[in-house]
Order: sequence, then C-alpha cells, then structure tokens
Amino acid sequence: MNDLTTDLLPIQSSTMADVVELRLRDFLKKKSFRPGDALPKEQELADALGVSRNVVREALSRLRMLGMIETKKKRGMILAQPDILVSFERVLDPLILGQETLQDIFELRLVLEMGLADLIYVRKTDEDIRELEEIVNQEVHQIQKPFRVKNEIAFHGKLYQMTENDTFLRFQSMLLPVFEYVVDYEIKTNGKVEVGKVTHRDLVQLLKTGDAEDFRQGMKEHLKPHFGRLTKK
Amino acid sequence: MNDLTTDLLPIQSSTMADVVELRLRDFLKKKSFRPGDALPKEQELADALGVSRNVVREALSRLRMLGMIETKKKRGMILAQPDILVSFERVLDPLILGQETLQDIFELRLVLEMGLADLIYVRKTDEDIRELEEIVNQEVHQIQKPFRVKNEIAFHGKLYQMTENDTFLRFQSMLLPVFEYVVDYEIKTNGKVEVGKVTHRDLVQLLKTGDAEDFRQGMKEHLKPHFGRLTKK
DNA sequence: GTTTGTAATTATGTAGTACATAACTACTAG
DNA sequence: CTAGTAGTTATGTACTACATAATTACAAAC
Repeated sequence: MNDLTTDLLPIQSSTMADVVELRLRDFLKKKSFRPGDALPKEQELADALGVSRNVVREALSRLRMLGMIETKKKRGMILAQPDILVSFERVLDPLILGQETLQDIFELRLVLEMGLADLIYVRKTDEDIRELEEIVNQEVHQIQKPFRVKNEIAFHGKLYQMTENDTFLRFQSMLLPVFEYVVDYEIKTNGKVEVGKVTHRDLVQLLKTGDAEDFRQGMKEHLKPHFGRLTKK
Repeated sequence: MNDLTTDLLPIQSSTMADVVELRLRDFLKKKSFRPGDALPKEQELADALGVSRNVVREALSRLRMLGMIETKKKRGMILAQPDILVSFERVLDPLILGQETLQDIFELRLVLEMGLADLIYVRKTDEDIRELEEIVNQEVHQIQKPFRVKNEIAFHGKLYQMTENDTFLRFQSMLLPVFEYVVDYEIKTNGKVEVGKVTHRDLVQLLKTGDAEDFRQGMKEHLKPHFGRLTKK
C-alpha cells in the first residue's frame, strides 16, 4: 500500500461563514473604510451576499473578536482598529501548541532579546535604570523558585518596557509562558539548571556604563545556556 | 466641564457569544483535551450552557477561525493545534492599523534583524550561502523600484529561512508589508531614500568569512538609516 | 471472504421567523 | 431649556426546520 496521504491532500470545503468572512474583509479593504465609519446592517449584508443573517453574524463575530469591528445596539457596526495581539493571546497556550511551534517561539524570544539593545539605548532613562536596580536588589531575598521566576519576568519585562514600544512589551509578555514551559521541559529531560555567567546585576551595570554593543554581549553571555541548547535541524 | 472620559470608562457589555467563547476555551484547557479528541456536539454545549445553539455556533466559529477546533460533518468537532499566525495574518494590514502600532511593528522588525545573527550561525549551510549569492547577483540587473523591493524581500526572507524556524519566517513575511509601508511613508514626508553603507553583497561576504558578531555589525550598518529615524518617545 | 453498493443515522451547515433589548430621535411637558 | 416619554430600529438571542455530508451497518456480488 503506497502512502496516498502525501499525494492526495484531503479537500477542505470552506463553509459559507468562511467565505463571507473573507468577502467582508475584502469589502472593508476595497472600500477603504476608515475607523469609525458605519457599516451596512446585518440584514443588508445578508441580502447582498445571498446568505442568511445567521451566516453573516458568524463572520461578523469573528471580525469582532479580532477587534476589526465594533457594534452598538442600534447605530449598527463601525470599523475599528484591531488589536493585533488580542488574537495571539487566545492561541498562545503551551498546552495546545505543538512541540515544534513551542521551540520556534523559544527561539523567537532569544532573537528578540539579542536584538533589543539598540532600541533600549535609544529610549532608556535614568528612572528606568533605577527601577531595574530595584528589581535586582530584590533578587537576593528571593531564592524559592516561584519568586525567581517572578523576578526573572520582572527584570526582562522591564527591559522590554524601556523600549517604549507597547506592542513589543505585550508581545514578549505573551511569549514568556511558552519560554518558561520550554525551559522547564528541557530541565526535566536534561536535568540541568544552568545559569549564565552574566547576572541581571551585571546587565544593569552594563546599561549604566557601557554602550549598546557591551550590553548585547552581556545579554548573549546571560542567555548562553539557552543558546547552547540550540541545534541544527 | 471636567473630562469624565478619563475617569469613567464606557462599560463594555459582553455578549453571550463572548462569554461562551471564553467558557469554551476554559473548558478545553481544564479538561486538558489533546489534539484529535472529540468535543461534545453543538446542541449539548448549548443545553449545558443554557444558551441557544446559535450563540454556541458563533463562539465555535471563532475558535474554528483560530484553528483551535476542526469540524467534520457528522463526527462532530475535534480539538486541533491552532496555527498561531493565522489570526495575525488577518489583522496585519497597514491600512487598518493605527500609526502607533505600525511604528511599533517597524521597530519590532529592526529588533528581529539585529537578533538574527546567532540563530543564523547555528543553522546556516553552504547551500544557503549559494542561494544568497544568487539573489545578490540578480540585484544589479534590477534597478526599477518594484524589482528592488522584490529583491529586498527575497534577500531578507532568505536570511530568516536560514534559521530553519518556520514560525519565524512566516512572522517576518507578515511584518514586511508593514515595514515597507512605514518606509514609504517616511520617504513621502522626509523625501529621502537613504541606503546603508553595507550592502547585501557585503553581508553575504560576512556570512562566509566572519562570525556572528561581524555579521550583526554589518546588519546594523545596513539598517543604519532606519535606526537613525528612531526617536525618543 | 473481501469488496462494493445501499440505506439509515446523525451532527453540522444554512435559512428563516420571532421577539427582547438597548440606543437613538423627536416630541412633549414642566 | 431641561427633563421626561414614546416611537423607531438594528443588534442580540431563541427556536424551528431542513439540507448535506459523513459514518455505520447491512446486504449483495464477485
């Protein structure tokens, strides 16, 4: 028996809701609606598309979840500015993602951390440094694991916050659980809890006295255990 | 008149579909379903939640869009592994995103490019280098703008591809239109088309002879015009 | 006995109707 | 001119009905 599954992919019949969703998104683009513009009412859309209002509502419900539209009870619907991360949020759960995707995200965060330096050096303030020192000073009192993790998040989170880039900050905070999950998994299988030679305190020192490249090299050293685990595919 | 809008945020009444969507996602987590597991049928869910099947379908439609569930006609629904980027794809349109988000994404890509080096050096192959040289060699023949853009995409896309990280590759390919859009916008307002001193050809040379840090510095120089436009917020 | 055809079953997909609800408009009364 | 009231209307929700496709079971045929 030869393997048919490689040659013949299962046909995927798209439902009306899928089609309508696509058509509506095209419609919004084509007409170049601006945020705040009113949309036709559901029944009109249903009539125009030749489907039941039910189907239109399913499609609209999707767009509403993505934040592309908002609806007021009588005024009808208006185009809104979607929050690009809101959909991400719903899907980024270590428990339902595949191992490969988890690894990809793990690597993605490493790349982000390594690329962070330049943006930080454009935007960092003295106040930021003070806050980082505050976080570092609390480290010594917290040796239990849950506290360590919390502190780790606080420190790296603050770094992202220093970029003054909200999307960036939120993005990494969503990546974090996945990162933790992968690290925990690695520890379970390999049984090692390695720590980089450069500590958080060292990184703060670099921020105060060094330039972007110094900081980046420090970060690389800090993340070295993770980089060490990367393999060719 | 004092500004109430800062103190009293408008209440946002969530619809049944919103609630059901949330409940269903919790349900899937709590029960720790594995991909492939069968879900209760729509009517059962509707009965259990005390809402109409219609509402349940709206919620399910959303989850289906995110790729969290798949439905077969009679077998019912099964839990699936969501594609984390499929939702991103729908929202990442320069025309509907706000200026601030666009800027954020622009910066995000810069960070990615700067962090790319280490991953590339773990995974790159001789074949990769050959392909890059191929792309660079086609540059000289293409001086018109659409070709330049296409080539730019090909080159940087290949760099991401060299990471052997599919999520990463797809992610950047979705960021690219936004990046182009912001650059075009900058050019329109500032009227300058600056190019970095380090060319694609130089970068390939660095990949062949230098180490990760050399390449990263080359990339920084290559992207310098963009970094130059970054401002404190 | 394995395969092919067929009928019954059933859950999803779609349509349509009905009504509650909230928000907007306009009018009215004080 | 403010405040109250009634009417209007689009969305939100419920319910019914049926088409459709996939599964199962069974029967027929080689």
